[in-house]
Formats: sequence, structure tokens, C-alpha cells
Amino acid sequence: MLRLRFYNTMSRKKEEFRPIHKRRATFYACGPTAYESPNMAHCRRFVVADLLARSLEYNGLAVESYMNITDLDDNTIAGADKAGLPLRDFTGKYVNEFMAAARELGVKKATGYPLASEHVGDMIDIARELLDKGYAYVKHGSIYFDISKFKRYGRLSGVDLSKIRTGKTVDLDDYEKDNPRDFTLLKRTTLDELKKGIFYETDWGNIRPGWHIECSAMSIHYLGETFDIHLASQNLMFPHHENEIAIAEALTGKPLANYWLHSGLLLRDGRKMSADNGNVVTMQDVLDRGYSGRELRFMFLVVHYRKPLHFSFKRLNSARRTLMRIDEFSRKLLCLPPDLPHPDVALLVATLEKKFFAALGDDFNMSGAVGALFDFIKKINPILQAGSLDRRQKNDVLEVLRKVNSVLGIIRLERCPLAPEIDQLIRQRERARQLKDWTAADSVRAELLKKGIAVCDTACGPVWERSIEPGRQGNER
RNA sequence: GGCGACGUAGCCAAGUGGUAAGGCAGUGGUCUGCAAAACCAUUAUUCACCGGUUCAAAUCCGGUCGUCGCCUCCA
Repeated sequence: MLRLRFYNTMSRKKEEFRPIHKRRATFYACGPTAYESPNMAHCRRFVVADLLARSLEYNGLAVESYMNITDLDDNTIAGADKAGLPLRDFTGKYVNEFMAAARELGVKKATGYPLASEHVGDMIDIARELLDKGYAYVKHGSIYFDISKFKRYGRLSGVDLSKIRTGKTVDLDDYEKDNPRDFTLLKRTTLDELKKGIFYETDWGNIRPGWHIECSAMSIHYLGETFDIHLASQNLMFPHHENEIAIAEALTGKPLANYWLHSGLLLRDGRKMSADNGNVVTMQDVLDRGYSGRELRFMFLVVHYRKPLHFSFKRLNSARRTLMRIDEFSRKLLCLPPDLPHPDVALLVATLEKKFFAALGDDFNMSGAVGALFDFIKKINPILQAGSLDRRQKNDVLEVLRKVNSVLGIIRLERCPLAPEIDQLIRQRERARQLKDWTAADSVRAELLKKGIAVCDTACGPVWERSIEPGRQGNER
């Protein structure tokens, strides 16, 4: 059992996690917009959400997690228009890509991935209620949230609305707000949208929802008025999260989430990775270069989730090498025959478990946790090399690694099952090697390779693995 | 201009008051029929800079510099 603490943006401190329900944890993560292919920034967010979910699960909590997909907004509408496709077909393609990327990254499925377009009814209800309560107003067929009515605005991000430069990034001429700081809840349908059938009928005319109300509506719909954790990346803090909070709290009078977690940005060449900066590296780019989702996952995992992460292929290479060291270790552990017991193993196993989960529980300090794993590997390696682990100790080692891996999700602990004839061949090759019949040994090795088994020799005997195409290694669970 | 984050070795990265984890690369060694590796050892008198508090500071306080992000629909 793990004591979980994490940094709550709302209080700007690390706090101990106390779920609302004893055995259940609920969290909502802001997901991608379905108008572009998954890139490294999306991948990091997926992995961070997965880390959170797995940590909560390890803590014995049943996790209910939702990550929304924005499939109804300016970008998706403009994208579909440009592609000459119906909105649904356009976004559907990207939704599938995101799901595939998540799988590739070894991300456990969230409870749900709701689409904004399927919850417009909820959004309209919320807007109506906010109008009734006086937090919103109608103007020329659009509905805006009146920020002046929500006194606690800005608590999360610390912005002072009087000092903000309005209109710097948005053309205010497109809106008819009472105050430029107000934000759109429901936007009057344009003529073009009307023609394409992208509109929803309401008492106030045809509309479509704005971005902020989508998240409030979906999170409340699935998780209730107050849930445990809201997760997203830092650059969404203002205005998106402030607006989400304003909508939800004006509506219910209760906090939307008890803990607000924000992950760091993903940078490329010192700048945020985004289409605007023209420095996007997609998941597909990385796979095409022969890297695996598993290698990406590891690269994302070892950097603290709140820190900015500079993406580079050099870094990815370094992650690959590091992973190879772990793989070598687990291969030996699985393949080499058990022998005599070693006196230090019990303590080493206990230390790994303690240190790994203490680091994890301290605001997801994965660098510290992985450091503990390497300390362990370094100590066990010589023992393994000397062939002095007995069967029971090997099981203990495997068991602690399974625990660690329930969060990491990258260690290969499934012994590659050997068909009897493969086992036979390996033995045959060993006999040939003992007789120094190198020609026979090499031909058996070649035969094994044809059957998809790569054999390496070590001082303690042969170690094998399923030979896999580089870059296409599957993730262990 | 306002708000926020970050700055630790060649690179990546932990460490938030007790004397610098871990990984990659490098170097040296061990093992090895071949192959591919692997394994071990080693690498920061110092934590962007300046000042202060303290017996003790990468860690706390004040200031400076640098990089990045957000400021009302890129997400």
C-alpha cells in the first residue's frame, strides 16, 4: 500500500491524497482535439494519465477515469471543411489514431473517452441553468458567461483579470461580449455551419458549444459534481481550467475537483511542440524511425511529470539503451537456471519495493523510483551472473518486479514460452558447444533464429528471447 | 506589463537544511569459439549568478540573469 501525495495546483503544495470514496478514485483528464494526428505532446499526456491511473490502482483503489475528446470546435469544423469531409468522418479518423497511440504506449484503457458531440444536450442544460442563475447572458444568439458574477475567478492560475492583456490572441471583433473577459458558452451557428448541419436547436436559436463548457459538462456527467482529480497540462490552466471551474462551481456551488494536477509542457528545440511553431513530431514519425511505443513510454515516464520535457531523438536513443539494460536483466532472470540461494536477496527485494513506491507516492517521482530499480539491478546482476539465486528467490525477485511493473508497464516479465522442439534445439546447441563443434552449434543457432528465437551465450548458460522486428516490440502489460 | 514554471556533470535526471541517487555517452578492466552483447569499476569540492540566515544551504530568505509557457477557442 502506497501513501500518495501530489502537488495540487490549487493550493500550490504537495498534499496527501484522500479520495472522496474509500475504495474508489475518480479522475478526469483533458484529452486531445480530434483534428490532428497524435504527436509527442499528446503522447506525454496519455502516459502521465496512465501513470496516475496505475498508481491509484496500485493503492488498491478502483479507478474511474475519463479522458474527453474534443470533436466539436473551431478546429475540427475548419479541418473537416478543408478536408471536404463530414465532421464525423473527419474526427473519427483522428479518434482512432489516438486510441491506437494509447495502445502503442502501453496505456491502460480509461473508463471512457467521451466525445463532446455526444453531450451537447448536457451543455445546453448547463447554459440554461447558468442563465437562470444569472451567471450568463444571451447576446445576438450566443450565450456568454459573465465573469464579474463569479467572485472566485482566477484562484487556480493566480491571474488578476484587471492586469490581463485582452485581445492579444483573439480577435474580439468576432464576439459581442459585454466584457472582453467573458467567455462563450454556446456560440451562435454560422451560416456555413448551418449548411453543413453542424448546429443544435435551442430556445435561443441554433448554436454549437464552446470549448470550456464541453469539459465541465462531460466531467460532471460521468463523475458527478465533485470528483477527486482533474488532470491536464499546464498550458491549459488559464483560461480553460478557470472557465471550467467557473461554469461548474457557478452551477453546483461545489468544487469541481479536489486535486488539480498539471503536467509540464513538451518542448522541441526549446519551444512548445505545436502546429503553430511548426515543430510537431508525430507518433507515426517516431514509429517510422523504428522506435517503439514502449521506448517512448519509458522516455516520458522517467522525467518528472511537472517538468518541461525537451523531446529529441537523442533522448529517445538514450531511453532505448536504458531499456536494453533492463531487458538484459529480465532475460537472464527468466532464462538462467536456478541454483544456490544468496543471503542478500531478501533485503534487496524489500529495499526495492520500499524505495520504488516511496518515490512514486511522493508526487510521482519516477526518476527516483527508476533509480531504485537500477540500484536493485546493479546488486542482483553479479548474483545472477554467479548463478547463485535459488528458485524461490527468483520468484521473489519476479514478484517484486511485477509490482514495480504494474506501474511502469515496461519490464518484460513473461517468460517466452518454449515449444518442446525449441527447447530441444537449445539443448542440442549446448551439447555441440561443449563438444566444440562450432559448425553444428552455429547451424542450430541459425535454425533457432528462423523459428524466431535469438540465443545469446553467457557464462551461466544460454539466454534467449523472441526476436522481434525493431521498433515493433509489444508492450508488456 | 501581469501570472506561472524551469536552470544540478558532455547529455538526461533525482535530491527541498546534515555534506551530490540513477541512466546515457566516455574511460579502464572482466568474460567470450564466433556473434551480439553483457558484467564490474570510474567520471561534479559542487548545484545559473550575487548577497543574507544557520554549527551546517543545491535545499530557507532577498536580489540579479537566462530559458520557456499562458494572458479568452492551437490544445
